[in-house]
Amino acid sequence: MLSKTAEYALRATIYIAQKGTEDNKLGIDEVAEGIDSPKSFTAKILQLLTQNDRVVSSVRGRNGGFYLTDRARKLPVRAILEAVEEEEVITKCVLGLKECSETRPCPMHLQYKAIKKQLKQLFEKTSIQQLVEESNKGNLFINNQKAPKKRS
Amino acid sequence: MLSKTAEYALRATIYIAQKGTEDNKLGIDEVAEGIDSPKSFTAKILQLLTQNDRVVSSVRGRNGGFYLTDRARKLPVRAILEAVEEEEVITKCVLGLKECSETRPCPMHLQYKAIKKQLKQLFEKTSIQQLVEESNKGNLFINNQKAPKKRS
DNA sequence: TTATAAAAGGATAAATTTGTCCTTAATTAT
DNA sequence: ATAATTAAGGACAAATTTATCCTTTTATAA
Repeated sequence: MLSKTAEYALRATIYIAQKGTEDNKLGIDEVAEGIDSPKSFTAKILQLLTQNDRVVSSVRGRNGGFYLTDRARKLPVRAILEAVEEEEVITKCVLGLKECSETRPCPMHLQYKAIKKQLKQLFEKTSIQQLVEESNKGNLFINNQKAPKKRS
Repeated sequence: MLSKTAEYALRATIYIAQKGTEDNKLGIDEVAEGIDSPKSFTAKILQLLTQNDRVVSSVRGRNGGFYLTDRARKLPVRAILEAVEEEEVITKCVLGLKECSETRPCPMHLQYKAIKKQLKQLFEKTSIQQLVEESNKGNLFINNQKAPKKRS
């Protein structure tokens, strides 16, 4: 469905939104641990998300790290996918045809259309903040460990 | 969404189902042309589909080629995905978590659940035959060319 | 003002997916 | 039988994605 890049981008952003604020920034080590992802690769992906503070904000140096502004928290999940250029899922033809469209549909176009629409809505109508809120009230997980990893 | 492998598998199977019968088998050249796919790679993928006549049937030698039996035509689209081991889309977590489940949901689990269910239904309730029928009545396409390619 | 801590960035490597080519095996027309 | 035709299969190559490592830049604490 999504590439590893997109998966890590989503997980990292949600994690940072959950635990990070402007005066409690998260380091890349904590983020990668928190979401069970390869550290350096995640750092690379965060670079995409932090360009022009697009989705994630960051500062270097001591006490630096990653966090989300209030503006960013209101962004739709789609903004994360945009940042990593992974919007294909909600734009492409299921069969991979370049020319597939309403006027030139593939054999699955009609059936798939409805699903694509819902996917689109999921990504556009859901804000990062909403996911964080849900995580806060429910008992939701964003990594593969049963219990939070111990700090060493 | 789907890998190239899965896309070609779907296109090829639908194309063969449309144009091929036991006594009018299609050669790999025609299939690849018909669906705009790389020939050798498509041949490889068809090998997966023809194992034990799983989805596509084939015979070698003169007048050989690919076709679908009546039994195969009744198979759900999912059978094609199974043959190329591409069922992840309808089983995996959107965020790529190994442990994501009803009892241990990720932050998008609830919203995504409904979509996954529909995708699953699309692949399970739609038979290859149905897609062929639709293609026959409507003006549907399975390649990128406006008009069918000329035979040389 | 210097040392330290952090992200940014570049180069490279590993793994996977996608794609090609050539040989082999099977079928059938001649 | 033999030659021609076709899919099957194996080895390899190219491209892309995923991942790592090292250096540079930036910020701040001491």
